[in-house]
Amino acid sequence: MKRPQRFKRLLKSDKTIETSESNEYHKARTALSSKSSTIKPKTKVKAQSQFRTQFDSISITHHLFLEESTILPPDFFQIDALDLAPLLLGKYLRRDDVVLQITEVEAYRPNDSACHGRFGVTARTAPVFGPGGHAYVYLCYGLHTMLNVVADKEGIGAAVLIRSCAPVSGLETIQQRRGMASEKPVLLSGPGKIGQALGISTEWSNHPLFTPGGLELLDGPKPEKILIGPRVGIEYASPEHVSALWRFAIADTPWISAPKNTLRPSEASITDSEKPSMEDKGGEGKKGVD
DNA sequence: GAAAAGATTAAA
DNA sequence: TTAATCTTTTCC
Repeated sequence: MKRPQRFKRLLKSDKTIETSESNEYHKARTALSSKSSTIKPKTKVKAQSQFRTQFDSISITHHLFLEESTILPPDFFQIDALDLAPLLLGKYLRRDDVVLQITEVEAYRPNDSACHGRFGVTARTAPVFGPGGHAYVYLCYGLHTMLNVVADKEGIGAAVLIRSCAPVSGLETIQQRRGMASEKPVLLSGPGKIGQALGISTEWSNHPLFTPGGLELLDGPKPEKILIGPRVGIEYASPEHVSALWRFAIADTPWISAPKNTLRPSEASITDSEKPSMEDKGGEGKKGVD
């Protein structure tokens, strides 16, 4: 079969990435082994081949979307964060040679006791109250840069936290920024890891995601099934917001952060939340079941 | 001006 | 289970 020229080029570059990845991987592995011998080379090689298999199986889909390089327009973001959050699943984040596919998100909204906007407009949270489509980046625990996508119209404090992604391209750069040679979900599952992999700092806060250059948000395939559950790490919030099911994830991917046991298929979860008669008053899954 | 807390991560 | 690490926000 004949493929368009652009598609050929992409395949070629993909192959180049994989080849150089193999070399770089060997170098990285050698360097890492000299520093610490905690991980056995045998394990690494196995993991590498697993990733390559997965990468190949999904690359066609990625190429079809990335070939068009469709940057999502500003209008796409001018909606409630609760509606925007699941729409971001499957979309791509791109910076330079690094492309990540969004696999897990959380919605933060107006009148939400867990939202950074709860204290009003401040120097840090000003972007949250701006028009949708910009980044909101903040430092967490003095260590981690967290990437959010600002939602809704100007004046409304709402955003969507990017919690996890799957690698699409630029694996070497991702591994270098993360400081690890892994290609398993530990590489990108967790909000702090996304900021690190994209190499962004708080200076990127308020950066527009709908203009070419810098950090971009591109259209991507809509996931077939999604999971929903309560948000992570917000125990300080009011009970209604702690239990709100505003966390969303792609159902059939390993690229999801912990805890995973609080996520349920969306249909079942919605049904449960609408049935107070069931014993879910205290918030199920709060304590680790696994 | 001081103090507490945090949308977390990696290692023990 | 716990240390790391520093900005933001609040309180006196």
